Amino acid sequence: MFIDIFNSNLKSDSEKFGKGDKIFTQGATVENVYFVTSGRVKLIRENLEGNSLVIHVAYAGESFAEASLFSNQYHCHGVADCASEVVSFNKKQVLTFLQENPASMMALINALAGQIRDLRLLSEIKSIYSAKDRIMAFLQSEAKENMFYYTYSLTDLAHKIGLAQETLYRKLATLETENKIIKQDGCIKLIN
Amino acid sequence: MFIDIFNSNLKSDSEKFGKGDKIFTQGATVENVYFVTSGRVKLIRENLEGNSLVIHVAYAGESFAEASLFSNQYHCHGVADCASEVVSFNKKQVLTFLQENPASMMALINALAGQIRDLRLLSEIKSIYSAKDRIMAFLQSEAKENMFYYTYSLTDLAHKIGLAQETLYRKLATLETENKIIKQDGCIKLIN
DNA sequence: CGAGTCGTTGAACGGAATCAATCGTCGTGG
DNA sequence: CCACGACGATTGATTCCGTTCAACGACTCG
Repeated sequence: MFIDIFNSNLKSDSEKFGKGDKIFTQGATVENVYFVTSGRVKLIRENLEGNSLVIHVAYAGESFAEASLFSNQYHCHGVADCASEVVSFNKKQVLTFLQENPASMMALINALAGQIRDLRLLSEIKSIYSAKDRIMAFLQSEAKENMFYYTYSLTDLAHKIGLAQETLYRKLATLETENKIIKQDGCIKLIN
Repeated sequence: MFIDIFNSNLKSDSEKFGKGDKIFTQGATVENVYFVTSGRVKLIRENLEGNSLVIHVAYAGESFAEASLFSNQYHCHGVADCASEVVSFNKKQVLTFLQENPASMMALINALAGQIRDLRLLSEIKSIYSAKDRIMAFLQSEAKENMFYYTYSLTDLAHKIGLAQETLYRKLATLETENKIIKQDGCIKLIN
C-alpha cells in the first residue's frame, strides 16, 4: 500500500493464516483492504464454468485488494499460499481518510501510477520468448547498481516472470558459466 | 486517462505523428501527459548498454506517460508505432486541476486501480504457456455476454497476449473447428 | 500503381515445459 | 530426539508445441 495509511491512526488488524486459508471470498461484500507482512497471498478468480485463474500473487510488503476500494464485492478469492500474516484496514475508514487528506490522495495516485509502470514493464518482459533473454531483461530492470536482491524464493521468481522453476535454475546456471551473472546468497550480481 | 480531464477546461493539443516519430525522449523534462486518439504508441526504455526494451504499447483510447505525472523526467521514449494522433495535456495544469478537485482525484484513483486490476490479470494470463489456453483465458476475461469485440487488429491482439501472430491465427482456427468460438467481423463469439 | 500491412497457411527447428529423481534444510509432532 | 513431510534447489531425459522463416492473396493508402 503506501505509507500514509500506516502512519495514520486508522484501526488495523493483524491476522495469521495457514496455507489454503481463505482471507476473503469472491462475491463477498468488501470490508477491508489488506497488506501482506509475511508469506504469500494468491488472488484467484473463479469463472462460471468453475475454472479458476490466478490473477495476482502478493508477496510480503505488498498490498492487495486495493482495487476493491471502489467496488462493493470482491471479484476474486484471497487465499494464503503458505503460512502468512496479513494486516487489514477498513475500507470505509481508508476512503474517508483519503477524502480528508488530499496530500495522501496524491501520494496514493503516485503509488498507483508506479505500480502501473512496473506492471506494464513486467508484462512486456513476459512477452520475451527466450528464457535467457527474459531473465536478463528482468534482472536488468530490477537491479540497482548491477545487484539484484531478492527476498522471495527463486521458485517464486520463476513464477513471477512466467517460467518453470527448472528453466530458471538452468538458465541462471548457463548465465553464470557465460560470465553474465554471479549468483550469491539472496542476490544476483550482473556483470558488465 | 479519465473523463474528468476531458470535461475540464484544461488546454489540450492534438498532434499527428508518422511511424517512428518521437513524441518525447527518455531523460527529457516532463511537460505533458498524453492520450492516443488513433494509432499506436510504443514506450521504449533504453538502458546503458543501448539495448532497448518495449515497456508498453498504448492503443487508441488509452493514455500514456501518466506515470510521469510525478517524475521530472521521462523514463522512456514515446514513439509512434504507426500513423497516430495524440492529445497532450500540460502536466502542471493536470496536477493543479486534480488538487482542486478531490472528486476527480478519487475518480482517477478508481481508474488507476482498475488499470492495475486489468494489468495483473493480463500478466497472469501471459503466464499460461499453452497458446490455446492463453487465448481462451483472455477471451473469457474480456468477453461481455460471450462476445469479444476488438477494435485493434488481431496482430495487435497477438502481441498483447504475448503470442506470435501466426500462432494466434492458427489457434483461433483450431478453436473454431472445435466449436469453442465463432469468428465474426471484428468480434469473436464464445460458445458455451 | 507500388509499398505496406493484415490475414492466412506450410514446414522445420529449437527450446521450454514436463516428468522424474536427488539432496539439504527446516519445522512439526509423536 | 528422531522420523517424517514439505519445500527449495538442482540436474537429466524426453516430448511437444510455439517461434521463425517463408510465401501468398487481399486490401488500403498515398
